[in-house]
Amino acid sequence: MKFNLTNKDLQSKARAGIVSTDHGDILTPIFMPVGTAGTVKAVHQRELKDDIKAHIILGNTYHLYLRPGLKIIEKAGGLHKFNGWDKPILTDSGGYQVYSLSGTRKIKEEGVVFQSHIDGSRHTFSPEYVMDIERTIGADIMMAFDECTPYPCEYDYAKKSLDITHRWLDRCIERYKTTECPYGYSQTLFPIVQGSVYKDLRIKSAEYIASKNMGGNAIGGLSVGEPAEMMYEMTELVCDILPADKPRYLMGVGTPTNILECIALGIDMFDCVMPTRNGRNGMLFTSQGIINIKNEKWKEDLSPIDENGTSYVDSFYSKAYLRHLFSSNEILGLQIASIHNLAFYVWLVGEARKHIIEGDFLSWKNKMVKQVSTRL
RNA sequence: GGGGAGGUACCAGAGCGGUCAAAUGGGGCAGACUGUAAAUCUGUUGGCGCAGCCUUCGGAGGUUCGAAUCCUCCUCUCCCCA
Repeated sequence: MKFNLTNKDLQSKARAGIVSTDHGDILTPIFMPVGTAGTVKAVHQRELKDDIKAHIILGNTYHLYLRPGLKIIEKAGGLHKFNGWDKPILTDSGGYQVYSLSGTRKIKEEGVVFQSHIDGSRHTFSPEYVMDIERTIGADIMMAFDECTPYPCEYDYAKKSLDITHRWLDRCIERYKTTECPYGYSQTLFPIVQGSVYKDLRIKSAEYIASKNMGGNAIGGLSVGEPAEMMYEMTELVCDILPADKPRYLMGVGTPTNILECIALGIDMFDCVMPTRNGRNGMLFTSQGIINIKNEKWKEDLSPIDENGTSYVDSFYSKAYLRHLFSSNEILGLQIASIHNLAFYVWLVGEARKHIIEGDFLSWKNKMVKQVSTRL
């Protein structure tokens, strides 16, 4: 994997670049749709590629390991072959599940003992094992195994957690360096900065991660319930420390506003379940603002879903029709909302990139933040 | 014509003398959702001058300190027999 930083905004810390992988290029800033179980929920690969124009999608180590399991993925020749996505894939390590499934796991120095949310069976994820799993899944970008701390989080716990995440990182790197992709292309490991909302911990972590000199770096443990201002503060602090010549990935963020603000702070890559999950729950993000398509006000509105939208569903279907689909619990509604939202997210970061290159990013961003956060 | 069952909030349906403005489900309305245990979850659903009051359980009258609940008549619906 290579990163070519092509443009720097003069009025903010925003940048544009190209991440090159063996499965193709990723133009940054980029939004990466989340495909936890090897599928971006409710969206076909063809729509993902041709309509939404996603450059890269996510998969999840924990979920794929439990189901369908490594055997079948290996037999298929990796996740790309298994799900038919021949562009780049990034796998989250399961560190987020250490946080979200906290009721069914135990953290030890060796690793994390999990209980499967599916059948209750016990499994152990060590940093080494997670690297092996991610090798088998075959993602172009593999995430280090970390602990995503909750919010709020006591300083002492955050510090302890950070230290273990760092020790796990060393073990991840060691395993990463002594193994290779079973399918013949290259895979890159991204370490993850933690430290909750504590400046000194974030600085310490960012410096540690920077010193590892990996192909790209991630910021985790944010957007877990802390105020947005706190998230921006931590993001900026960390971005200023992480090397400029490596892509920076802010994990799990966020709303369109969050993304625009964090691009301005120097983030290159984002992922979030919001466009898909909230879409399935009736929330549409548009350049003019946020729509809850289930609301009665759209009942007789036969105008297009999004007049300015780039996806074919935006002009092909009306708001009233989409509302009808949601009211009737029709599966197509989930598909349309997911396609629309993903296309909007990808369009939004693409526009950001365009304005960074053209040099008027900041004014465009400020105008856009107001628009996209409006409630329609 | 004879016999029986029943009419409860938007719908279905519990309640059968006071703790009932009325369970529960559906529907309606609104909100939440940030490296996905989510086609999920939460709230609300008679009115108002809202810690209280007013009007509601087919209609009218009655019994009672007190009625959606008991009695009388009326009315409508459904089922069985002829």
